[in-house]
Amino acid sequence: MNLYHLRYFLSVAQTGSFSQAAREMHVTQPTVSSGIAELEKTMGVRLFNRGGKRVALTMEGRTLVNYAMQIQDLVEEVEDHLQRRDVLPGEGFQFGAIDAAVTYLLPDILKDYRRVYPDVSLSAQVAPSRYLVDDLLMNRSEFAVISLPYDHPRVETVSIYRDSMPLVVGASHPFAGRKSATLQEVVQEPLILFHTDSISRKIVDERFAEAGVSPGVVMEMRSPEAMRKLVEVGVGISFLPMLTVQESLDAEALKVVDVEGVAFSREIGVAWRRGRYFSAAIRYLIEAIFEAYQGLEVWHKKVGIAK
Amino acid sequence: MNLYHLRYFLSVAQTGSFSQAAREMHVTQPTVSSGIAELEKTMGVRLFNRGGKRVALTMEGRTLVNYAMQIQDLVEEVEDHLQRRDVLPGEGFQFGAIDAAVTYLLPDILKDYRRVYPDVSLSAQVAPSRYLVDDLLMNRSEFAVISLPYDHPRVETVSIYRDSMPLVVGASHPFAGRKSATLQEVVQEPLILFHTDSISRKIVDERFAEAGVSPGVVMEMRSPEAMRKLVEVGVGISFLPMLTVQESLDAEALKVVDVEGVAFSREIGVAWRRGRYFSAAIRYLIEAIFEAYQGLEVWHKKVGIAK
DNA sequence: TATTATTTATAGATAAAATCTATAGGACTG
DNA sequence: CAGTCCTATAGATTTTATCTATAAATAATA
Repeated sequence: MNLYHLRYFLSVAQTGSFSQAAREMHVTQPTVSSGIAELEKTMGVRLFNRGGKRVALTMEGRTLVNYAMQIQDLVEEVEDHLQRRDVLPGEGFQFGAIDAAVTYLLPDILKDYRRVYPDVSLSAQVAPSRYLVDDLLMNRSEFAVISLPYDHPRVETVSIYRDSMPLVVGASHPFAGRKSATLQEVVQEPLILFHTDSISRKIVDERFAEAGVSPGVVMEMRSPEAMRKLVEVGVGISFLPMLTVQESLDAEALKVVDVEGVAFSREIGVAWRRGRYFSAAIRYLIEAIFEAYQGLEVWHKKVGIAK
Repeated sequence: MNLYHLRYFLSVAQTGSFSQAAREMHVTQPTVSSGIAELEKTMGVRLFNRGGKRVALTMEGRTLVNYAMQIQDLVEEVEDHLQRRDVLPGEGFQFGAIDAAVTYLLPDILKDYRRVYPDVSLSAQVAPSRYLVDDLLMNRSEFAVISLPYDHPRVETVSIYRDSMPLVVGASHPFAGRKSATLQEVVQEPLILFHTDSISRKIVDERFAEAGVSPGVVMEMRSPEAMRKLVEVGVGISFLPMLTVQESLDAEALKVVDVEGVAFSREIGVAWRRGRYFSAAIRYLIEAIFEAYQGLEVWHKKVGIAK
């Protein structure tokens, strides 16, 4: 059954004439005839009584009119809907974000977003970067805000924020009063580091490897918040993202100590599956992130500026 | 847009795979690919993000799923509906009937009919036969119960009832005590006859013409009920259908007088536009009429026995 | 890391359908 | 009874849908 045939049918029902319907639909009369004939065949009923000056709907025809109009309406509605890029109430999408991003970078942006797209329900998946990338590859998330660099042939990334990762110590730690320490001094201390599968850990490990020293790791974990607490109470010292420790620094529960000759930092960026398509509502959120921090131009270059 | 394409689309959305959907729909995978591509082109949006092991709906895709399912449901519903010959609530049809039929022949049948098809709303058009036939020719009525004979190349009729049309006189009329009267006597009396456009009148006129006499008409009208009243009060005498006067005879307000050598009667029958199609709900009513009176076999022969 | 299997896309051929032109055959109108 | 308007049908043509074969990309596996 072709949707055009339903259109012809409704037109015949309304005008009471095959010929007139044909003129209205801008096709020839035999087209309408065969369209109706085909409908009658597939439905197994007569839809019109022919013969008079005007054809007349049968009861079955009247039933079909009822349904055909509803179907027609739905088709028009969905076309309109999709053309206008409206969002169905209850419709939404999922994206991924690392803890630091969802806690410190995104709240204001998400708040604004809900004003623009109040009907879009957002689902943020919070996990370490590599799990978020899995979601991207499986098409389970539309995009993700992760730690960079992340090298994968089917994932593209654009940096939005450079976050320093200073050495932090508890307020009562011997280093607390000092301006700086050497790497050799640091590796003597009990270090609390991210798990080896994290990007931040990889960055730290690389710096240590470059310097030819190996750290005395006492604890590995995934939660920067937990690590911050442990450093505060003096279990060890750590390299933690500035975003995570800013409040503790303000409260003087932690102290930053420079490490001579070495700067630790990690970048945070937006990642997505290479070549994927972005719905308008999703693209809007991504671009809001780039606008709030940086990377809009790079993003445009990578996905094309076309809205 | 083809309805099959919507089917393919829903299957892909559900299985998350073009290939699997193709297997489910019993078509090849390129068929599904091009079907989706065509949908995406006409809608102007991407419906799936391809690439992973599974394809994933875009937001627009999810919107379309929503509508496509509704459309699908409606299509299935109407097919089911029509195949089962169900009747939509509020749906109905119109038929015609002469006064005598709707008053005396049809009430019980219509009552039964409402038990079988409670959702079908019936609209009975009551008028003289020739107007009812106009409705038939214009496809405004499905069928009509009219006076016979009615000769028209595009109308078929089957008799259901032979109604005698005796000479009736008021209880105080000179003829009232007599068993019979001659035609010569009758034409001397003031006659109240149907209008010349009625079939009953034609029958009466034919009998008079055959006998070579012409009646003394004092009044012509269309309503047998009014004529009955006029005869009762003695304005004149008349030939009236037995159906109409039975009650007055029982009440002895009227008397029947035989006319020597002549029998007046008219037939009542079902008429319909030649070659027309009858919906199940309509056919049922017509056949109930034939069963209650007569003519079922003739009807079957004329329209075919196929249910 | 290379190999194998599976996925979607594409090109070209084939089959199916929708549509058109021309015309026949009814049915209404004057 | 002719003229006009209607729907149905036959056959040609165009469009669309589908299929086969294959390429390109990706995921899983050795």
